[in-house]
Amino acid sequence: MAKDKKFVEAITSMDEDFAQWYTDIVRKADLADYSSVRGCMIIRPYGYAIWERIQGELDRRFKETGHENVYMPMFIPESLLQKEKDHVEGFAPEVAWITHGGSEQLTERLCVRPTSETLFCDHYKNIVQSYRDLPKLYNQWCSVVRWEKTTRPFLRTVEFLWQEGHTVHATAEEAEEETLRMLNVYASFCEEVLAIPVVKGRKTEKEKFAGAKATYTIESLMHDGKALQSGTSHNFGDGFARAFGIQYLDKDNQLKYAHQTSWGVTTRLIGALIMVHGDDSGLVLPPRVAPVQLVIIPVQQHVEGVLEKAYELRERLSRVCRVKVDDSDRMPGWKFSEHEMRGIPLRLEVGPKDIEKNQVVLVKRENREKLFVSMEDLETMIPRLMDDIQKSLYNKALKHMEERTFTAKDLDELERKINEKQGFIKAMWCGDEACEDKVKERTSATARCIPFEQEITGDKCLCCGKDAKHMVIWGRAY
RNA sequence: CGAGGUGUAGCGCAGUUGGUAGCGCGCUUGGUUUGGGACCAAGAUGCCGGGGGUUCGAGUCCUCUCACCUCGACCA
Repeated sequence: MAKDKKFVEAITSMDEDFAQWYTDIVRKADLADYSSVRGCMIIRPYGYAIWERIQGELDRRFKETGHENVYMPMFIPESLLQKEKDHVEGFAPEVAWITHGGSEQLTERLCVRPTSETLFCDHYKNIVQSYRDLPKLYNQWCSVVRWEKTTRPFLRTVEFLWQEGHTVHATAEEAEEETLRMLNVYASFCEEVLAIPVVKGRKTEKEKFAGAKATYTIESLMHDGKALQSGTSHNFGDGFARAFGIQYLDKDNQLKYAHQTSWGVTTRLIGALIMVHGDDSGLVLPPRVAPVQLVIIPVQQHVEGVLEKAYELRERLSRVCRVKVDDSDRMPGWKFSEHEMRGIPLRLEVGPKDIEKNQVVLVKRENREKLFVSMEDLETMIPRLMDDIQKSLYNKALKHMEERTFTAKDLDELERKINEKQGFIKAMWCGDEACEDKVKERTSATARCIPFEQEITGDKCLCCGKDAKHMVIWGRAY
């Protein structure tokens, strides 16, 4: 990480205390603040701007793959929530209940949605009659509530923002295709926009979503070697359709159950951005997700012509990037630190000396590399630099993930390696949940996923020694 | 839900044996400054988390309570 001398002591070093480092960034980069509601945070303008970037990029990809946005109620009648047995069992412990409307007790309790499968199903039941009605490809942007006991800004809060896609299809094949298509949308979004490499795979039975036939996941690795589930896509088969009676008349005049999927990502992705790219000076944002890509810092801004030049550059460069001028009356050094904490990819310094030489100073956030660039070259230079930074951040993260991916042939080795250095551990598994439990008990690592790209590292289960069925990535997770 | 910790100015903290509240940062005003968190001067800011007690007197002692943080068990 940044060996450069630390200019400001506002953020705890990540080697000293990773959790504190994380919290410091959340607050110093103005992403979020604590609220007066337990476990709920206030997403501040800068944090919300990042979410809007994420929303914009994802929403475009959803539309490109044929999805439409809708909005469902925030409340679910208790009877509706209970229709699918596994689903309600999975969520019951963490739902918030509304018992009163005004001063009157409700005849039926309402739950504040922890997820909206049941609402979508209830609606699909009404609008799906014929194979001609299928598929239905809906998505909604909303917040959901899960009464979590332990919370952390962005990573786990009682209320959080997300999108949930819910689709209905005629056949099992189409549903499976959709499930994987959306997982791939998430994966390419994470890699291309957030510059976060991911491992794609399937969740084990134990880890899959309550009520799903199969859950697919993208897992990413944080700087401290802990895993973060960054997005999931579920294939429900016809389980919900049977519970809710979603049937359609097919071409062959047979009444058939529909097949469904759901998929979601949350504001947790902002936590991932912090923990994958951040350093001891603060947040580091990949240009494609940064609300501000270039900040112009006038130096000696009281000198005639300096501010004017800064505004002129803003005008010119706003055509090639998202740009801001910091013309507050802070010291330049203060501004440097401030915008580094906020992770702005590129800084442009312009002062009397530069104007005289018809140049500016560009400084890359990721490594503080300094470039002296002629005024004329900025329009061509800046977009190129953005691309370079984007790639460089991805490559750094990928290298880190590779360096922190180990293999283990048995439980002892897994335990030893994970205690030595946290990361992804590849190990063979027989498929038995008892072995999965034992791994967790011994090492507190869980099965992150069964990667699509299976790399056979042995033929025996790491735990029981019986014949192995899958290679699993294990890790301690957020 | 278990274990630990913290609540005093916007933030971080100090506050002795119980005697009526202080420091740093930030904030305001004026001036000098400006290429890595400038300096000087003058200011403003407190239901000491909340309730109840002990006491002539409580930030301080007792008691109850609430909130938040961190780490574990459960989860995106």
